[in-house]
Amino acid sequence: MARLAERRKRLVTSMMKQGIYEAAVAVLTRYGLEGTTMDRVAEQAEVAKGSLYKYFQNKVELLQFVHERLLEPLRESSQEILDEDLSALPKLEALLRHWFEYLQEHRGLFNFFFVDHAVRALLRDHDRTGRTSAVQDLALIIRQGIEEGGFRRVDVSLTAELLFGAVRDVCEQRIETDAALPIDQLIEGVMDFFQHGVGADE
Amino acid sequence: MARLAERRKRLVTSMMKQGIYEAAVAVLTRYGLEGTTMDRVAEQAEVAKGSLYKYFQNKVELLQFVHERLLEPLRESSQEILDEDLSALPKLEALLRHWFEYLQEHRGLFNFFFVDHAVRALLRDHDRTGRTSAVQDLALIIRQGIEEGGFRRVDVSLTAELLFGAVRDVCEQRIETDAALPIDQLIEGVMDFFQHGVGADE
Amino acid sequence: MARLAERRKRLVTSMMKQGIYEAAVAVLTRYGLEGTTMDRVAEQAEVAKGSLYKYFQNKVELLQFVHERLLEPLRESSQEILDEDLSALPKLEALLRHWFEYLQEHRGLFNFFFVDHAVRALLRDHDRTGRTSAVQDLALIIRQGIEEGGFRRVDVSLTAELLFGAVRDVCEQRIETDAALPIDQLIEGVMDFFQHGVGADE
Amino acid sequence: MARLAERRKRLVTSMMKQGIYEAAVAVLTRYGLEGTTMDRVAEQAEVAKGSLYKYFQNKVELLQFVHERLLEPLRESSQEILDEDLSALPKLEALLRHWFEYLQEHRGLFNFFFVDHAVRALLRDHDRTGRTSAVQDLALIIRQGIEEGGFRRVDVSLTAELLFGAVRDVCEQRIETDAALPIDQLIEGVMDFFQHGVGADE
DNA sequence: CATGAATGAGTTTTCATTCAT
DNA sequence: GATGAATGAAAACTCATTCAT
Repeated sequence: MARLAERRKRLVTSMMKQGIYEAAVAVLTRYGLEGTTMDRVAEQAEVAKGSLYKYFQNKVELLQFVHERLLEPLRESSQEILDEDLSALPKLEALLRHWFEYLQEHRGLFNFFFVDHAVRALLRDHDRTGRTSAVQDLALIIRQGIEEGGFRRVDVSLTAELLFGAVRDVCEQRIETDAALPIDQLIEGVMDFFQHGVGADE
Repeated sequence: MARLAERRKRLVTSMMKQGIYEAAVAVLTRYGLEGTTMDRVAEQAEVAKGSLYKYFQNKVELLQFVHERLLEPLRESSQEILDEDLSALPKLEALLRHWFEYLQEHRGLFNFFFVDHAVRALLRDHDRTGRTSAVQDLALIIRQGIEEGGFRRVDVSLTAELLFGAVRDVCEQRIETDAALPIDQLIEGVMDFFQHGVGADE
Repeated sequence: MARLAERRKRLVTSMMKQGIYEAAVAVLTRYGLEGTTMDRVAEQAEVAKGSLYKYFQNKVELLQFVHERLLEPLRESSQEILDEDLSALPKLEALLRHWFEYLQEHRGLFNFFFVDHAVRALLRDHDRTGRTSAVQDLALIIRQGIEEGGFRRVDVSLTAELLFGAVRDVCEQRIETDAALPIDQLIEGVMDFFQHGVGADE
Repeated sequence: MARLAERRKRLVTSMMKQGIYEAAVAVLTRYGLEGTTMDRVAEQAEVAKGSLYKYFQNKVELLQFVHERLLEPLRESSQEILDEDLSALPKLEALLRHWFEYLQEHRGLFNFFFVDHAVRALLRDHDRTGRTSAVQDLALIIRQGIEEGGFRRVDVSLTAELLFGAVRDVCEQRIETDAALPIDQLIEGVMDFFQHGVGADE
């Protein structure tokens, strides 16, 4: 019986957190980080402000949770791509395409969680931010490419970092300027650069 | 005499602005953008709060000034490098080295003005932000490289953007983690990636 | 049960508003419009400053509320007098008497809401200010008087305006100088002037 | 010699005061009472802010001076009309016409000095405000009318007060609404009301 | 346990007045 | 005497957090 109550309680907690998460995402998307107040989140979640503090100790913790849960699906689907039986190059292309599409969809939030320094400062102590996770994914592919012999023996982590920066930057660019460069073209350009660099080889 | 008074006045104004600039830099470095209040800046500058508003109409204008002044010398010296009579590759290397060194020196502020989305939003209407300026510098070099025949005929602006992102990212990385990778090695890695990409020469 | 909570909540809200209203009235009376700060109102109401903003979006809205609530009863009772089955002259006399007595009671506030230009500017968009409402009441009576044949065919709105001005002025006078002229005598004088003017007719 | 210096000094003082007066009038007209800061007055007067405090102890004193000087010419010309050899009725008409025209010209200031309670509070201790002076002028004419036999034996000061209120009100009305009623028609209406009231001649 | 009213420190900005030069 | 930079109290408004019900 206590079991049952326990289970019910946990279920409620989890549903509440989900509701608050969705509300927070909506508010963040609409008002930006500065405009995201506990009041607005509570109202959007149709929950008393005080209740937010039942589920999250404070605002930072709430944001950390949002951050985590927002990236979870991206991480999972990225993992699936990583696990696919592809050679490095097409795998990378698939990953990039996936990212661009995901960001396209969540453009409102991208800034806060990938780019925004204020958020990063806020979440500093947080384990694996989307960023490090993403860089590691890239590193994995690069390492795979080297092992397969398709890639040169570059410094893996530096290269992953560089690639991530390059990609993030064009994402940013796209979002800030509502730029029109279609995804296909973008990917082609990135892949080309990544593969051959700029040098007019031999 | 009026001349003299005039001159003295301008000198004082400029010194005050400099003092406020330095105070703002200190506060930004220490407390971040969120924590940078006019009160703190005034206190740090050892000036009355009201005086800030004598020299800057409002907070945004003050931040714009800091932004401007911070990047001015970087822009100027970058220009000098661009003007040198070098072929594209060594020119790029010189530019990167210069940037890395400058950022090393001003690490505390770099985040706010290159990375932070809130700041970029704040300064969006500002003419040439550091970013576009930097991207344009890179584009110039790439174009030069193509003309010289050393580079392939890549999409110049996309490539410049990618390169900038890559570089910015490792800077960020360096700053946030106090990473130790020495500048020489970093530059070598970046140049290598930029020139040849990752693909194994076939 | 929800009903009860709802009801209680509304009651509390209404009591808070009333409390804030009274505090605002006290502060306005004591310090004048210029001296009426949200801080003072909060302190007088023995409420946190922030709470004022729970009940009123901003200072203007608070003042509008005070204005409204102050004139509401006057408007209602004026309406009752207008609806009475009296001929124009006694009706006017009754109305004036009512006004004088009401103002006697609320002397401290009268200035801000009838006379003060700054307030009028502040409340300009407000629907029926006390002023236009009053002028319209007078116009109604004058029109009635003309229809009954007791009044000449004067320009109704101009005359209403003139009468209002005349009355307002003596009210002001009474309040500013704590003048002693008893209400009966005042009304007699006003009515006499209004009816016959100054001319030694025929 | 001391004499001469003395005289020169007084002359300068008087010219400075005049300049400040004109600047203050300009600022008041343009920005309203709220927007009239010492900074703006100083700038308009092309005088250092500190200098204002050489000629006027504080802002209130400055405003009192402006008030005084603004009404001086109106008072003087009113006096001339009062002194003319006219019977009461045409004299009153001439006076009203004069007032309307003067106000038309200085409409921007009218509010502050005739209507605005804040100003009146500010200037409360000031001797003869425009208002009392004007009421007294009207009282004089009414008294004259009674003596000439053209007016009934009304309560002089009350009637003067009523008339002033009526007139002031339509002035206000005119200014606030930029109402179009031409002066001639306005005067005719006021004179008619003043002479005969509203009652139908029996 | 949920609620949401209440809190009050903290933010940007203004401006009358002073005082060193 | 003239100047205007410097001052700092005071204003409106916000919002994370608490706690009585």
